[in-house]
Amino acid sequence: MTERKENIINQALKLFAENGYINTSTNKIARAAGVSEGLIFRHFTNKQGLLDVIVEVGLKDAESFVLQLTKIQDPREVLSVSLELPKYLIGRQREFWQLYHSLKYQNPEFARKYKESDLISKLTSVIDNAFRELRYEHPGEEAAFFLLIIGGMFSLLTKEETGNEEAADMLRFIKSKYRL
Amino acid sequence: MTERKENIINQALKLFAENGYINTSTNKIARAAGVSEGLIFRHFTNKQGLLDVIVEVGLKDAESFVLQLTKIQDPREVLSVSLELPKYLIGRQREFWQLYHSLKYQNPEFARKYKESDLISKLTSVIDNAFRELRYEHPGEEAAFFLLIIGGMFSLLTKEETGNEEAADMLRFIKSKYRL
DNA sequence: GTCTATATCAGGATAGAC
DNA sequence: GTCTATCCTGATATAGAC
Repeated sequence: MTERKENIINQALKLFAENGYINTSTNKIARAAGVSEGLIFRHFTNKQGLLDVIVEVGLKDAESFVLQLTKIQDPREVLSVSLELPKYLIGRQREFWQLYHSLKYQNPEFARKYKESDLISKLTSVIDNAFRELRYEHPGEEAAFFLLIIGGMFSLLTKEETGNEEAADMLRFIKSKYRL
Repeated sequence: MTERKENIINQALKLFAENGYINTSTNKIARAAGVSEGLIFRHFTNKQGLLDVIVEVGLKDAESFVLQLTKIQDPREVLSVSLELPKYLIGRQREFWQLYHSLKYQNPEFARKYKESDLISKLTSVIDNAFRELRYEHPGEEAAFFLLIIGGMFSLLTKEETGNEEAADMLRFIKSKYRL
């Protein structure tokens, strides 16, 4: 991967996240990356191709996190770490996750295209297992509820501003609720 | 409000929700509404003006729901009805709420413009009060958490497909968790 | 209130040279 | 791999007639 190519990806991600995918012209991207517009098309075929690369790279992070999760033995620890997922991911790539969620809301096809569901179902089963080991009465439902909470944490954190502190408080509160 | 004007609003809402605001041209709207393109601009000045009207109308529904909420005495009932808010609103205007959330994610300014925060803070205080009356130890944090849950229900319901049934199960589960 | 026609403009994409 | 120049399309918005 040449430096210029990488530059295009980084600048595009930044602009897509700030202003939205559609609102960001290839022209703007080229200027931000200090590169000619044509080069974008050489490397990525079209604007969509550029987005595809960005998303694939970004999702790898989440995949590796979930993979780590499967290696944890203690069920309490599994739940506790799961709750940290939004904070962890957004801490590393806030821009990407903002972009990701906005696109997902906009276009239902989107999540399917990048096989997000595989990731979710793996995460769900790990959490389900944890509740099962902890002898919760309705582990399946608990897991679904837990995922809803994780999703909520994501929203909280994505909404910058006061979101960060608010989320930290929330995290503490949830952990105490579950005795983690 | 003339019939044609109303038609423009309805068709625009439908198309905006389906394909996104930016992806929907005034041309498409005009054709869908069986109306000339110029008429849109006569009535709404520009495309943004059309969106403004749609959002203002749509939000009134949520406002009136929250207003009803303030009139309920029994705190358990307050919580229970609050949880129904997503289902109620989306049941009445699924398209609108899909549009609303996608725009909100896309553009942080968006929610501010239409004073969504007023609505949220009113809802929060009602819920906070309920937990206070129920003698919960940390009513403020409980209320914030409860709002996170409500937000999660919204996401669940917005994602059509199997979302509906899943959400019904979730609702039942949450209510039993809170003994409502 | 409504339509038709059209001006204007910007974005995505391509061609060809280096 | 990279740049410059350029084409083409489609979208917003306006003007003027009815």
